[in-house]
Amino acid sequence: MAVRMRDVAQAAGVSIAAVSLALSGNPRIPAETRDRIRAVAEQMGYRPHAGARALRTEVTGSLGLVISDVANPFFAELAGEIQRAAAAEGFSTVLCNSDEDAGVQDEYLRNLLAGSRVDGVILVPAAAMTEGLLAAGKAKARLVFLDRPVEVRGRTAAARHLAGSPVVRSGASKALSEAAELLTGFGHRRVGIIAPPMTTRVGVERTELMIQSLTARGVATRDISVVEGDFRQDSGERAMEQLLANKSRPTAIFGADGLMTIGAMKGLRAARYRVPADISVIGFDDAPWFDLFDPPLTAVAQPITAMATAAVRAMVHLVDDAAAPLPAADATPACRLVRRASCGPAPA
Amino acid sequence: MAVRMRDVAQAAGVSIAAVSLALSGNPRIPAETRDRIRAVAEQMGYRPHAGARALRTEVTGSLGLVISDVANPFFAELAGEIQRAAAAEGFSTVLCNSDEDAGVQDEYLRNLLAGSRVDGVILVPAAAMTEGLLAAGKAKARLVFLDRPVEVRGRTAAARHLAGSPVVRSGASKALSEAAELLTGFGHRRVGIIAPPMTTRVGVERTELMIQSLTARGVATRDISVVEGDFRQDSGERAMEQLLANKSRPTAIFGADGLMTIGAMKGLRAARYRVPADISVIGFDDAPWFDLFDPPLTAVAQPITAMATAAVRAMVHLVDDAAAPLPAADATPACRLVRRASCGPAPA
DNA sequence: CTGAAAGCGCTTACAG
DNA sequence: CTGAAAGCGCTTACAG
Repeated sequence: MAVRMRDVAQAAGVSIAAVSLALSGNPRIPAETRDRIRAVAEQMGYRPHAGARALRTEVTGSLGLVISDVANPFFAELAGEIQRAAAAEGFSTVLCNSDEDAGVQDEYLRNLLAGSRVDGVILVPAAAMTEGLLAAGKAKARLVFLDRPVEVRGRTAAARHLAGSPVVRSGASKALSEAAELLTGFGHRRVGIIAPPMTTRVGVERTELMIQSLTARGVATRDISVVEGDFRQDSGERAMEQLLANKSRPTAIFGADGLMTIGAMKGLRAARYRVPADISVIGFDDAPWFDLFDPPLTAVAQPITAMATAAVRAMVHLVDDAAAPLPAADATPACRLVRRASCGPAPA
Repeated sequence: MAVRMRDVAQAAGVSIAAVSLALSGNPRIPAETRDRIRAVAEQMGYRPHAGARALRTEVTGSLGLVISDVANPFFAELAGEIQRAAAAEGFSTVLCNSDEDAGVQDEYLRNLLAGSRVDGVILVPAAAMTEGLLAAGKAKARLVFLDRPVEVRGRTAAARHLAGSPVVRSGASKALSEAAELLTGFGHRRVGIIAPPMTTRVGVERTELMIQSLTARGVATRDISVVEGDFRQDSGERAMEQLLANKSRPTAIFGADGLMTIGAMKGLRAARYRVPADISVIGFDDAPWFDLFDPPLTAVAQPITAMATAAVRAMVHLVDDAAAPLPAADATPACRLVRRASCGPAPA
């Protein structure tokens, strides 16, 4: 059906081995012959059979991308940039949605890695640690953790491998300081935080960073209410209802994730609160259409392109230097605060 | 490194062939032995080497998904649903962003198909016809066209193969009639259409359907202005500027694509028009956050889950019945109009 | 009924 | 310097 190496060899009047060597640029083949063979291959639309090559070389030229949900705009943009960066490096991208389910994640990991479908996996972990991750660590699989680190315990070989795997995520501390500054500058003293699951490090870290930034500016710890969501829009709306039902209602909200912040805005609208007159809102994860919200939403933007590039680069590095010791390839490009109209003076 | 069939065979005390047969459920292996072998395989975390299997069976268990840009919310949702549906059928999904570039699309097609990386490609074509598509047609590649049909000319075998490939897209005619009814009911008589590229059939069809729906309700053809965009947000904003500069400015806008409608809203805001007091807007492609826009955006929602399911089902059908004649597996689930607040009475 | 053997399309060590 | 041959991990037709 498709053109195979033997077809090219026949058409060029050389052996199969000569075609292989010519295409890989082996100096054994004289430049003139090499160029002639390459021209024939190109003209015939030849592409090496990916499976055959993988079988022989143990390299697939594919990478797995396991994210929670590509319909989440943050991950959609990230996935797009990763696919582009991977293609630029000659890698195909196998996409998987874990739906924040550790079991689903582990099933994908096993299918991708144990099945030799990919050379490595860029993973947004659905939980701090899972059996599948330990298995991948034991098999010394190439892993790059994206957006969220994992929690490695113990000193087994598997644990050490996971601990040595690169982590790429955004650095939020400066942007969150600015956010806290913005809120306290407007006189807010009671703040609600809609937090990602505390089983994820982003959940813990974003929450703690925001609490620190606020208390450093004189907000009392007891005036900070934290409600945990599950990254989904609905959970943001429910968290908002809960915060509004507090005896001492917050005057400002930090939504520590994109979709949950959208849910929170819906909750505010449903309860007929005005933003920012009654309550100020700062979200996490920016989108081009936040400009069009009522009011335009102030949000912390993650450096998506930089994250994608760093993750792909880290993976390519792992693939190229399979034998070399793992490098400390962590990358943490900084977030920035995008100021719009959803923050204003605290009500009297 | 990873567990191979021979390891399972050794652990279970049987031949490699027995393992293969047991895992595929061949009745030659007694049920008891089969279950024992399967248990050993499961326990060892065995997954067949995808490349080796592909080499032997000519089936990869992967499908390619070539879309224009996964960061576009419509395609992001579609990609997510396709990945999920594919996984449920046992297929991996290889994601590619063509960026609406026919050359990039063709390169991906060739890489995926000629390289035997996938069993078939679900494709949102970047152009009405391309060399790569013809090559894929000539090779009798399994193709499912998504969102946009292609224009097949001639009666060559390649052309016939492409013409016989399933097309899955949404049916907009009823929803666009409702949209036209909504606008004319509000007294609008001058309508601007921000259209996708006329090189794509969606561009031509959505535009023509809307024009027909409007003229059928008494709007004069000369009062309908069409400005062509390129699916990108910026082009929507520029199109909006152009429409506002018209001598006879439209009082209602139909944005025939998601991102372009967002651009149009930005253009209106920049020019300080009020929606819907000065101009009404209907968009295409719905998103959960349109509720939060100022004003909440009325839009035509595509049946994304139904489209994804139909596309994957069509592909699975092509894979299963490789030898059978191509079925007429086209699917056209209907769009629906989601009414919000961006449409109102035409200004006097 | 079972096991050994061939062969899918590549790459590369090896013999000539 | 060149070509034939081995072998990656599977599946399945075939011999015993």
